[in-house]
Amino acid sequence: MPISGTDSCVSFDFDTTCFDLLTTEEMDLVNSHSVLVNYKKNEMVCKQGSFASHIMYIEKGLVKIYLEGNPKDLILTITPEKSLMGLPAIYEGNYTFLYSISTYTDTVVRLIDIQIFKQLLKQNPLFSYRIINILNENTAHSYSRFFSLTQKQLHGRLADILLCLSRKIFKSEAFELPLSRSDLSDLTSMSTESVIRIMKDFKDDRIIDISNKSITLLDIPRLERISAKG
Amino acid sequence: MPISGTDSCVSFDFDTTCFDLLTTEEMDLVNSHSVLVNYKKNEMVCKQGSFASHIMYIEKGLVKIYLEGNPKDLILTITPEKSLMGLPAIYEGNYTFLYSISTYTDTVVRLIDIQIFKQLLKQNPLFSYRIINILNENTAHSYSRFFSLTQKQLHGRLADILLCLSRKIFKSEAFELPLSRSDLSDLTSMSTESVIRIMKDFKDDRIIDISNKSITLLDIPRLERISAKG
DNA sequence: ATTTTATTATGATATATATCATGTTTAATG
DNA sequence: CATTAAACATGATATATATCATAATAAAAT
Repeated sequence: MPISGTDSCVSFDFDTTCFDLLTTEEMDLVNSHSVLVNYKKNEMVCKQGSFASHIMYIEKGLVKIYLEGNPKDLILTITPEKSLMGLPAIYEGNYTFLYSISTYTDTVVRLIDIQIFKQLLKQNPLFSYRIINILNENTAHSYSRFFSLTQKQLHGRLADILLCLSRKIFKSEAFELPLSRSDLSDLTSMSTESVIRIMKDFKDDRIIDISNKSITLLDIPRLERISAKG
Repeated sequence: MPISGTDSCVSFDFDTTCFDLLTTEEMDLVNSHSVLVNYKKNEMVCKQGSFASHIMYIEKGLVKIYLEGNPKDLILTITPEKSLMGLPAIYEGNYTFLYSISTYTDTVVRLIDIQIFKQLLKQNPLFSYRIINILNENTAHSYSRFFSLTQKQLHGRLADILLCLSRKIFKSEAFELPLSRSDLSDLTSMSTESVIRIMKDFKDDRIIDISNKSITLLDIPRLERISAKG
């Protein structure tokens, strides 16, 4: 799949520090127009199609951002802390969330009034410019996943996801996976049974090791080849 | 496929008038740092992975924006005139085009120096805000296509594309299609043969009429049902 | 602890869709 | 205008992947 330098990944590198570009007064404005909310594991943070009154910033935790479908959802990204979510709701003429978000672990989210956020964008061009950067990073990520899910077959898609979880979310070759096989299937657009079967294939081939919820990537170059081959 | 209010569409409504937000001096700056280039039919306007020295604005014509794959490309959008392209290249740390663009008809493109464009973003927050709107509209569009291609099967995907071409690009139930069946296959992520077969199915069922390159949508409600059913 | 429920697992079967082969029509080219 | 190439068309076959059925675990709840 020779698409120059794109390996599909569920999350991104970009250090979402945009608030450092605000003045003290602007930061005060954010603080006075935002609330911190604690979500438990498996709670919904926002619902696709509902009114978007706020932008969300994950202070702590892990969530999935997904499109609701019947019978299956499509997970767009797994998002760790220090990330902004709900930015696409900033669109004049559409005040609703494009996607749903729910938590994998206990999560702390800062909800920022969308009107204040818009005001900051309109008055602080450097802040605005940073947000454009973040949006573009998300777009790049989204396109590469789009490509992965539509052009690669099962093994390639699962390899992509495993590599990404390891690199971007858990930053280690071994990690405890809070996602179920069903989540992995929503992430790779395949059936849950296929996820299970391919995980077993990878295990039998000594590419990964699985015991319960622990996953270890044993042969990353091989996973990369599977990803590249499709 | 009950995804609230999303029918996948290849192009967008948003009237890409962002230049009206520039001052006379800023507009002069754009004019003095941009060039008009004429492209013939089937010419490449930009190449995925190459250095992005400019933002593109289609003054006239019709193009496809696509990710290159082997053996098949993935067309992200069909884009008509008065549209900005190449915005995702505005990302610090990545100065390359995310996608390739090529023309379907003779096309006039304004190439705007990306440094100037960035400068305008950094100095004119309303301009910047408008660009954020455009990016978000693109994202919404991209997600709904993402959903269509990963969750629906062939008939639903093709119905989506036909409805969109009619509504957004040609703004008529009857139109001359400059895209080949192979383009439709890159747009729907299916084989060319499948496109041909399903077009025939639709024709046999009196849902559409085809003669050579002319397409007429005869039964739009039925197409919508096919789209919704997946 | 014991029942209930969700998750993981695995084999058998069905099916959507791609691939291959081959022919026909349309468009491009010398 | 003839020739070549490209696009369209259609049937036969292959295959990737989903679906269904049925267990075995593991987790949650009473």
